[in-house]
Amino acid sequence: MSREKAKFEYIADDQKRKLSFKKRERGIKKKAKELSVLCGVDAVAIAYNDLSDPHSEVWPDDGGVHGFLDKYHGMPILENTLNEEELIQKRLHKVQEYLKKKSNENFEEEISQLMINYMGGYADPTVVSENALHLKMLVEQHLKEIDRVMEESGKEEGEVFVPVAPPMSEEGSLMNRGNENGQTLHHHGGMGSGNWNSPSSCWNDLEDLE
Amino acid sequence: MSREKAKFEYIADDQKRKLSFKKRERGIKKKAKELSVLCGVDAVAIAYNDLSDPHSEVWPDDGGVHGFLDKYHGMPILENTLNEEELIQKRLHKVQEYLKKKSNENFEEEISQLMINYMGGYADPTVVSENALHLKMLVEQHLKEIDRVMEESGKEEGEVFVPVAPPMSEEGSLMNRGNENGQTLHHHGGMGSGNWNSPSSCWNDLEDLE
DNA sequence: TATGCTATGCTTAGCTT
DNA sequence: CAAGCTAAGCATAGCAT
Repeated sequence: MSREKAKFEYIADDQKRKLSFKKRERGIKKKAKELSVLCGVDAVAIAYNDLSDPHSEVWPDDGGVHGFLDKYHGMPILENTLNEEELIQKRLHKVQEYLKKKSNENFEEEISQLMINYMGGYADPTVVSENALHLKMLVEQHLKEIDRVMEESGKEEGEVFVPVAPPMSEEGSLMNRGNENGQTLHHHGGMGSGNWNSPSSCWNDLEDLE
Repeated sequence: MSREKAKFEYIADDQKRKLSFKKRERGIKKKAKELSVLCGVDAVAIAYNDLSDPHSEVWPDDGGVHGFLDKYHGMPILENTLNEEELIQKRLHKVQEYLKKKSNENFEEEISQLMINYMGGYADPTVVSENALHLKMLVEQHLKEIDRVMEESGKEEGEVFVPVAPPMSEEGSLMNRGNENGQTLHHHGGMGSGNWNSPSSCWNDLEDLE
């Protein structure tokens, strides 16, 4: 939208489309949150992308689908279990953030300093520096391993999920189902395949929008 | 948004709120449509308002909720949700196991070896050992910090929610459920009946947005 | 690839008609 | 009330890092 007006059509370029989705995802998320808060409505927005990325459901607030199901579907999902799940997700998310941050931070310096303190006088600066670098790598591998373990366990077999059934009742609703442009979204068979098991990537990232 | 910055809070004035809803409805509708077209995704947005108006579901395109329900409805929600939770727990458990294991393992030796390799000849064994010990502690603190972060975030207050169970298939999704402001949305009874089968009422009003 | 920046165009609150 | 207008504030495509 900056330089030109950009046509209203499918973005063929994979990278651009992905980026656009990401930005717009954030945007619509914010819009949905605003709508619900400002107008006092219950809202849900769901989008299934055909991109390689797993999925990216987002909802402005923590409410999520639970209340939705509860209210409109009459499905008493185990509240506690779900609450627990959310907390876990939040926790996971924080850890991932921490790992990411740490692996790019002052770890090397931290170690260098420690080494200098302990190697004291007779340590060759070059050696200390090299050492610090290697130790940093070691630690990073360590952190990556943690990340890998998380990822891996998350990928294990594939669950499927249920999008929620839209409610009824007298309220209003906003919906959209794209794809009328003939793009063939590959909804593999009936589903089932989805990697909706590791939503960690998109959940709990609303703070910044509020 | 014109004169002032408008607070991000429930609009008490009925008329204003209604007008705002209307405008924003159109806006989010457009956003949803753009998202689906530009990024080639299947999307749904639903909002139930507590306003007097019946309802006002809208979706940019004709697909509407129908296909959505068709595709994703009827799924074993509970089961999947729980599976989801299980997977997350499993992941967390693995990470914790890893952390625990690592902090009691051969980390010290690993580091000692690395140091010996790099400090080579002129390194005083005692110094190397001490250094290794301290570095080990540094790393352990690091790991503990991760653990602490996990614990802490787990305790964080609380919303309660259920994230929903995301659908299936390889697409992404956007969701939002407002109403955390304590507004009481009157969802009459359970629903069940949902008129999601006849979306005709709200479809076909996108021309202007396209 | 992710992040941050910026210019441009889009959205929308408050008014007016 | 609905429709249209305007300007302040936002969202975001294209770049740069």
